[in-house]
Amino acid sequence: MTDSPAKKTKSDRTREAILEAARLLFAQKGYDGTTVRDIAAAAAIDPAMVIRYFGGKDALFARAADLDLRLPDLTTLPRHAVGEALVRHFLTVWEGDGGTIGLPIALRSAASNDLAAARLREIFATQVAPAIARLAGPDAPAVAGLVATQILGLAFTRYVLRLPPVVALPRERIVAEVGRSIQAYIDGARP
Amino acid sequence: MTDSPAKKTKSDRTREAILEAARLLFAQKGYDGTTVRDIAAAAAIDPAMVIRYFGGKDALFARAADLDLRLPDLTTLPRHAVGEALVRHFLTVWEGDGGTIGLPIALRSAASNDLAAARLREIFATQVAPAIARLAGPDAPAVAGLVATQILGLAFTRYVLRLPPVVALPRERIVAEVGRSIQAYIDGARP
DNA sequence: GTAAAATGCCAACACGTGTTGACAAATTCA
DNA sequence: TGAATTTGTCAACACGTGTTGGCATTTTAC
Repeated sequence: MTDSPAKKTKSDRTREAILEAARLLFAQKGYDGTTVRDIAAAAAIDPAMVIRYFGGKDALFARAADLDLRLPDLTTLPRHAVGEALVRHFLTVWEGDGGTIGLPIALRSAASNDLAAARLREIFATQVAPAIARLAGPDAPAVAGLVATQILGLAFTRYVLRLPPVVALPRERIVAEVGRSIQAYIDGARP
Repeated sequence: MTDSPAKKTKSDRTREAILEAARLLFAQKGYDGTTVRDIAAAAAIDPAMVIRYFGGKDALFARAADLDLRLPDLTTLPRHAVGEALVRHFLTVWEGDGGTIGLPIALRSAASNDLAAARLREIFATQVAPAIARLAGPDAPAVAGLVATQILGLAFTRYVLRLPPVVALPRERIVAEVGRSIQAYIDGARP
């Protein structure tokens, strides 16, 4: 049913509409702040359809927040450029409207919803930690944690809290300065 | 009524009990996740009392989240030690159970509640930004923003998201590594 | 001791939530 | 065309929310 990209039945179209509306609203208002009725209204259909197509709000969120950070293979880069590359990558993913807007979704919701928090931890464990592990040696978990500290902090202040001076920061400056911090965390593991 | 510390009328005692329970629950569950009934139960009184004593949930939150970061005067420290001092200060404030548990409250709530977000931005503007401004010159807002990026990210991953490797990080290592990053942000403004 | 004020509990309200079932409209298939 | 299946709408349920007013109980003051 889901793996026939050529045929677009009517139901698939509204299913996509629901998912898209859900992603947008979850990202804007968080899990608890988003109601099924809001999603239905944004998708221009009945609230009942949201439940019928996805089984419930929880299941819909799980589907909407099933995000892929698309982390590049860090070992192919020159070691001294990993920090900046990481920051540049995340800024691109977050700011690209076409791609996945997933991280802000999870970030916003994780603060007050245990399900979302668990999902974010899982994303970190399965995507960020392994990528760092390849170049940080035995101390990788701590390094990955420090990196997460800075990356999530940037995402939070810029996209969730929308702290004015952070929003105003030009992209290249963020890449340079935050990149240097992350580089320091990574280098610290292999002095 | 409020400025007679000697006399502790019965009502003042329960008023304090409500406020204390509210602070704890807001910090644990966020604004939206905390119900008036929960607070009342924790304070061992009736939900109606919460409204009667504080006028409503919003007003109670405003009172509970009225936090003071107690930032030290950064100009009295040797310039190269400001980064570590800042991190050490925040860790002490956050981990000290006796003091204000305010920042995690605001952090958790700010993600999904506009009122809490505005309050956090205000705290940043009135407390963090001026402290940085004294030693960062004309570029102070950007520097303060970068610092906030790292500090709030640390608070978020360690106390809200509870990312295991960050929770496991020993205090002194956080002071050293995160302190170095913050120091770099501050030094970057005055090369 | 008695009147008055405070402190507190109970039941209920109006509302918004996720979710469900019955029924109409549209689409598909023969 | 006619029957069957899908797609959608409507109304309603059961529940949890913040909030309110009325009444019992305790404390205070004379």
